Amino acid sequence: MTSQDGSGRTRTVTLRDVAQLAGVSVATASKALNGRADVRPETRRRVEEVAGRLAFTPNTLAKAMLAGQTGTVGLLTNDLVGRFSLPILMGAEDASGAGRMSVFLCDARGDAIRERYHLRALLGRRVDGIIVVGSETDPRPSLGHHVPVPVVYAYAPSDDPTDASVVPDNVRAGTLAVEHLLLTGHQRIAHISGDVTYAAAQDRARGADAALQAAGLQRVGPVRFGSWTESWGRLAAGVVLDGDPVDAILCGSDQIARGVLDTLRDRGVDVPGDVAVMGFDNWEAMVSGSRPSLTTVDMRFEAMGRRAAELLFAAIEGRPSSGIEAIEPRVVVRGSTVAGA
Amino acid sequence: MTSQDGSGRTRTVTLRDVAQLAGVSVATASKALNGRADVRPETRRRVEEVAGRLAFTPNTLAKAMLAGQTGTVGLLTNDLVGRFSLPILMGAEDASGAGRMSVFLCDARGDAIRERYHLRALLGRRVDGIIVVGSETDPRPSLGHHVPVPVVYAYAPSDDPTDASVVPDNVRAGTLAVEHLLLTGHQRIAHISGDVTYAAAQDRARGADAALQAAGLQRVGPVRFGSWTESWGRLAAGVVLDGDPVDAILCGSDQIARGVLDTLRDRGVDVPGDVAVMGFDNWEAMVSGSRPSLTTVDMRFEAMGRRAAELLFAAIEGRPSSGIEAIEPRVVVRGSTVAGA
DNA sequence: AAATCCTCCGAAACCCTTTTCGGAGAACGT
DNA sequence: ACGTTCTCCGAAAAGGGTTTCGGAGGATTT
Repeated sequence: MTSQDGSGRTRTVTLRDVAQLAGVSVATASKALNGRADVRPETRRRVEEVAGRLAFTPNTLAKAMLAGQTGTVGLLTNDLVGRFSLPILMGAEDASGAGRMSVFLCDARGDAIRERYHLRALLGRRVDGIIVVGSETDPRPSLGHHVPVPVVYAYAPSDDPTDASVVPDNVRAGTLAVEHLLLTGHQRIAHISGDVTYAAAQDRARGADAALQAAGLQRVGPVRFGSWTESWGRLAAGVVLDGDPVDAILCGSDQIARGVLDTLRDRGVDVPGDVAVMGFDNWEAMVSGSRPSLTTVDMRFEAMGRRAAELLFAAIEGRPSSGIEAIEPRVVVRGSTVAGA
Repeated sequence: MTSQDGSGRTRTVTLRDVAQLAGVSVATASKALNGRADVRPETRRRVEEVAGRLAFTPNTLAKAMLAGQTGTVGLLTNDLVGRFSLPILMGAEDASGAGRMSVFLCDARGDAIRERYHLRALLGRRVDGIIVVGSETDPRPSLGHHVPVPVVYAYAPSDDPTDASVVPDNVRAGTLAVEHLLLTGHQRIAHISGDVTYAAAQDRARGADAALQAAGLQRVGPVRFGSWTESWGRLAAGVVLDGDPVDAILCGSDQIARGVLDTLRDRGVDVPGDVAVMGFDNWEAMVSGSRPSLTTVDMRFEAMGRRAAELLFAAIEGRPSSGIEAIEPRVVVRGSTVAGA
């Protein structure tokens, strides 16, 4: 990749260096290394040998300028700390890695100014496409249609329906949760959720109620909105236990469920014997450490990231899509709904 | 950024387009937009107007080819799921964002083959430097000195002492933890830790023992190594309580501490009245949800990432460094060591 | 021996921007 | 009226690779 010159400084090895040392022109060297025809086998071997010896690494930038494609995508996230962005990012990186794509990561921290700044930087670097990751499931403002490359929104959908978005299906998740509770023999179900202003909280509750209704049942008590914390779970669980009897508590998140489990334990309520408990998110650190381990609904963030990347690549190749695509969640059964699981 | 041509396809706007429309040469257009002298104010305004109207975004790649600097750095991580990489990444992105740097993110998933592949991709894209983030604090193999750009290792140091590494100071963290426990009036301290094969576990224990010795005290019982899980914390806490009396339990991680708190609660032991508890990592979800909230040692990962980026930028500018630099941790006091805190 | 074909290689253009250098024209001094 | 000094602008090269096209030379055919 580099070689020493007289001054002791290192300089990058270019195709010209390889060609010169192999005694051929740059054109021939290029053809030899790229496996094109019209090169005598013996010449090709010599060029390859020299390239290997100098550790020649072709300058992708130069190639990109010719091709008009850089083989890079931008990942514009708004919540690097959250546990949503990361799996999405992994999925995207995953799908990208397969075909020689590299990922530019930018964190706008929820600031529109910073987002615009990063957008300009990405466009200046001529990314082939952009994935925008939101921090909530509520719709977010579109980047607009003046962006010269395809854009796919993940987690938070764009407010422009002609954009392509990939989101978790929170309604379906609520339905799946209740269906699992019904299947495991629970009928008197209470619901403790998080911040009432979050679309995720509303959607999950809607899906849950729909499933109850379909079974001819009704939720026990109101949906108890609060915050996405353990302490809210502990508090609200006390309220629920003091009300009408229940045999299951559906919780808006794994964190809330942890708190609920704590209170049930304090009160000597057996889980899942007396009351079953479910969460959402399948947050490893939360579900595996609890007593008992927590049944939950996995929103499949990595699958979401992968899907977003797939849609982006398709759009880059001229097959754009639009509208909101929801990822099917899945129930992960553990000990808080099925004894011994 | 793009304009329509007859066929309906969009094409990227180049400086040539701007120049043509403004009725000047590309050279003049470049000078006008970059604020160079030798351009009549009126001409400059005209060029700027056209550039704005066409949403011209200069091609950073072309600029980079001239300058020999791309303004990009590679972030080669091995643990995207872990909670170490992410804050480090944020810190690095933070420090980078200040100066117009962009970050290439690659996840090698701990696989040497994938790491080499990503390294080639980064070098092909002519990054100005690379930060390598490990998943454990144990030393990792150096990328070697044939890499033509500066490299800084974060979290996991390089096994080559001439490389530059930034790591958490686990020994110091152990010392700080014990000093805090001593200061808050605890003298009979047991230690429950994680996987015995981790350098982090060993270092923290060493630092803790050193602080005890300095105070003329001794640890109560052996260091109880196990795994970095809540369940191990619950189990080991029982063992500790059944042994010699203690007034504090130092835990190798916040997760272990959560488990310990559970067992203490089950047994009716008051925290921090009867026994104080401390963890390591300051993992938000763990420390804030527990009862009581958990005093812990923050390893300051974001600061580590920032520092790594600073060292990298210094090296890029010709001021390289070498050796291992440790980040000073800090104690975060909460209710598990000081009542009501 | 001349014409034809095939094989292999090199010159040059291209991508987009920056920078240097020189030139055209105007304003100025004498 | 002529030389000198500015001011402003454009031509050209550079950066590293790919691709097209044409040319040189050898082998084959007539």
